[in-house]
Amino acid sequence: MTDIYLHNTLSGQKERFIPMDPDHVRVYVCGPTVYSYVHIGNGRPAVVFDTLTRLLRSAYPRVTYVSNITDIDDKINAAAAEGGESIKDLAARYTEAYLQDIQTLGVIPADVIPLATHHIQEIVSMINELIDAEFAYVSAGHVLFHVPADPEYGSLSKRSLEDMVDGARVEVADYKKDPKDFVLWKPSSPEQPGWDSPWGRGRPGWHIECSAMVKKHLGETIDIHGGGADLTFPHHENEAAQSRCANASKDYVRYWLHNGMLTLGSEKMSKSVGNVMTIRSLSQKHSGETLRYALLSGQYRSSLAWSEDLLVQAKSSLDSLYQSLRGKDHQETSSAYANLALGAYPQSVVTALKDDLNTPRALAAMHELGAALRRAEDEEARNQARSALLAGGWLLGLLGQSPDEHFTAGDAQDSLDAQQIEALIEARRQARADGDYAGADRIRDDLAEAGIELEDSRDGTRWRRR
RNA sequence: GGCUGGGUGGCAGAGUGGUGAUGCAGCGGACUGCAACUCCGUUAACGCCGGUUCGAUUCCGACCCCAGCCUCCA
Repeated sequence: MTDIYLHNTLSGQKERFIPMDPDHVRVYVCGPTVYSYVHIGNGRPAVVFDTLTRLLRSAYPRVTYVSNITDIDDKINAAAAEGGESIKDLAARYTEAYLQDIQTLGVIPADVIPLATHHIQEIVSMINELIDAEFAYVSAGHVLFHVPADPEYGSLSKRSLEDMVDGARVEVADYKKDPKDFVLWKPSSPEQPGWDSPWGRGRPGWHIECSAMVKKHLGETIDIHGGGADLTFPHHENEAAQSRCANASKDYVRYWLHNGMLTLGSEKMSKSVGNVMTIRSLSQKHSGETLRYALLSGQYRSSLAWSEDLLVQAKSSLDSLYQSLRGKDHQETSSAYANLALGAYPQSVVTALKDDLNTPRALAAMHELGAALRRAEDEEARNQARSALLAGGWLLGLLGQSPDEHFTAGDAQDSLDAQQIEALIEARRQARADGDYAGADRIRDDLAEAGIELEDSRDGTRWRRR
């Protein structure tokens, strides 16, 4: 028995994770709507659930991880109209960009990355089932889910139907039987994207795509469903209602997991507020690994204050791990430790992750492993400690570069290439040998000016870019 | 207003009924020609007020403050 504990939004508590089928764990995570470049807040669930998947894969023989992309949405339509681009092209372009961006963050692609527009048939048939079972009705070209028909509605987001009426910001439309009813299908005008359906040409509402794609790719009941905390209501509440009512199975999702929001300033990072930082722009200045470290530096359910200082600290912390690994003839990366059994990973890191994915504690464990490596007395102890650190790095999706790559990899903007640097180091060595310390220091200062720091040791001088 | 979650050292961020993580930064020392790297040591915290307790940052209650959701949102 693997004792992984996860906080389940449904119960509001940490629960022991017991998969429905221990031979096959099923995970679904909500991806973004692709109408522009995604921001780092969108990267958080990608990184968090990637880390969870790494843990699950080492604990269970088979894990199917599905993460969708919403490529049909009115915001996409609007963005396309504004840019004079076809909706299809725009969505395809930003889908591709999103996949690149999360790869930058060290995310292993999900097993299945379904697109809403590829599942119209499944969506239509699920809506039909809901109509047949009288949970949904047709009205003025729309199909609506009738919220009061589902006695369990509100169980996920913990709100009563009365609360929602009080909130009173639900869209009231005269074609709705109840103000809380939400759209499963809506009519499209000729210039809007649409598909033929029993209710005329139209397009799906937001929530139904996930219900349909989960069912198609994972089945009627799944183990884990993840996503941002801001999706709990209404998206996941509605999705759960649809699936519960359309499927024969009573259980839709056994464990609902929600990651907290990133904040920028004192406010949630959000496109509608306008305070976003795209992964694309951040990765101009910071490595994807630094961004990932920063994302993992907070426990996933807490909100995390994004700032330049956070990134500076993440970079320094990451450098310290890589510094531990540095050494001649040691260019192994964490990928050498991919997909091992759980017992093969350092237990301090595993224990932290098994406790509701406590990544800050896991990182603390990594630093302890790093310190142990730096202090190791002999070659055997060093090799053992190095392996432990790299293995832990795999679980967290870190240390995927060799130490030398990490410290010396440059780009076209750098004023000096490795060859020039090595030549200057040799000149400095000569100067020091000649007792010309002023000359030697001048070279070191010049290099520092160019962003190159030297580290002397008995084995010679090595260098790193700042 | 309702429903969640939270307030820990300069910063980030774990955790615990009594020995007070971890990282970044700081300080002292070792190493070094001097530095950097590294090592050793070290400063410093638990929103506020009550209660329970031999003892609370950790449990209970009130209060203050913050964030999220209640509309599109990761």
